[in-house]
Amino acid sequence: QKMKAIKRVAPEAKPSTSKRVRLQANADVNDMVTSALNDSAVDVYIKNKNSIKSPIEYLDDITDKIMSHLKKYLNLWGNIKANYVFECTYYKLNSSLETEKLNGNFKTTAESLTAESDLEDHLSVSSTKMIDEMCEFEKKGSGWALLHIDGMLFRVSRHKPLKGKQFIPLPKSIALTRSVVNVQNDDDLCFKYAILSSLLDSETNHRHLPSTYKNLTHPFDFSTVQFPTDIRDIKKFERANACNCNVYGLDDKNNVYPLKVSDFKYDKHIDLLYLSNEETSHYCLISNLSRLVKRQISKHKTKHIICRRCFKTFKTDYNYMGKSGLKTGDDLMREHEMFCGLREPSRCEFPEKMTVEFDKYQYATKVPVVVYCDFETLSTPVTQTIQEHKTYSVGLRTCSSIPGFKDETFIYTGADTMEKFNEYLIDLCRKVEDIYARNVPMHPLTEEEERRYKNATVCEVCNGAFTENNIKVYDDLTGRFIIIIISG
DNA sequence: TTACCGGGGTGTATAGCCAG
DNA sequence: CTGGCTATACACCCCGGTAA
Repeated sequence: QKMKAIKRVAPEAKPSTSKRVRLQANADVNDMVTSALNDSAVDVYIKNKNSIKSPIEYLDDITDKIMSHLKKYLNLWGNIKANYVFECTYYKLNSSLETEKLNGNFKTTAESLTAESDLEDHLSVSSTKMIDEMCEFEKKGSGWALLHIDGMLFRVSRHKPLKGKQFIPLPKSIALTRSVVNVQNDDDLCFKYAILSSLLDSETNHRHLPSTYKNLTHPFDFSTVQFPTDIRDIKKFERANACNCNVYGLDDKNNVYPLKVSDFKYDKHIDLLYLSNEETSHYCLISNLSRLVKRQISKHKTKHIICRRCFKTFKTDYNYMGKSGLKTGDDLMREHEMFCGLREPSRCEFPEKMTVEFDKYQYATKVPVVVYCDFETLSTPVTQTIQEHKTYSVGLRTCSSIPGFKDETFIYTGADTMEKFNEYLIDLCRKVEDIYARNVPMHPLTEEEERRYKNATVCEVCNGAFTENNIKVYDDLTGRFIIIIISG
């Protein structure tokens, strides 16, 4: 059978434009460096100048070089993100003995690094990831063999992690919604103030002044977060305090969008607003998400319940009379959260037929002749990744319920195993063909069989009720009565 | 630290419009 | 007549400023 055609690089195809440019760069010059985005991102291409053949050896060879680049950009930018693309070319011979080529690119996802990061560990993990990816490709890639290693594309970009620090006034339109508590701190503790302000109700005077929180006793454990607080640390805070903590941001039109949304794991819930400007950034408490978000999603003046994950809204006074009875907005939101909060986005589709049942009744009766085979092979390597399996032995067992058919075991070992196996099988087929050619008329039913036939109320195969067409089935090789079934 | 209040939004009650 | 929607009026909420 022909395999489904797979789109491949034609024999004469060249690598993609960007890769070609990289490869044509002067080999004697140092690594090729291109920068983009106002010098906040840099591509470094380290060509395989010495034509090293082994991937592990090559990655080892360039470690020092990458390390020096990493250090350079860490010094320059403080925080960076780095990822790698390991570029190789693969080849294989097609049926007309032409060489086909394929670009193999093995990438890592961008990892953020700081001055404190263990760079050696980062590099060794990244190398392992790429080698793993490569092995995975070679395992699946049916016949592609590594032709050469082209080089390593190494991407560094400046990374400014989101950290909340000092007071920023709310934009006017947001302040007017009276839905955000914005503590006017002059230290780095805004995350702490924002969380603490959730303990105080609107009756409390001056929720916006840090002094209010000076002697406040509270149940929160802040040991897991640092100040200023990185948005990624909030997960740790959630775990330590059994409390969901969502963070929302503002876009340039002061519309609210989710920055970090948790999965509603805990009963307690705190929503924070993250503000930022050129100098600093700041967390505030959202005291009323509905007030804050409503204006951007509906002009309707009634109170809304808003899904914290996707901003889907339901009117509080909504009364929907469905088949299962009256549903309010609260009911609809609870139903919505079951799908939105606990699962990845998904859509449920039910089959038209709501039951699953066995309907291949033709497979429910015994097959007259069965052959079981087992081969033993020797594998000889063709390339590093491809082996040829040469059959040297076969074991074969025939089983049959036909009277007079002798069950056999056939074992053969030798270089011509496949030929012998084929001869045996063809011979067996002829024998079976002769048997199948028989057509023995049905024997008269025995007394017991007659009773069974008359008393039958359901099909003996599918348990279905009989129509007018219930029929007796008999084995035409022996003439024996087997079973009563519904016709068709 | 406490008390008070301005201001401008949200939320609610009610009435009216309109299509089916 | 009903349900869905809008308009209007007004009560209420609550941040944030001021002042004692």
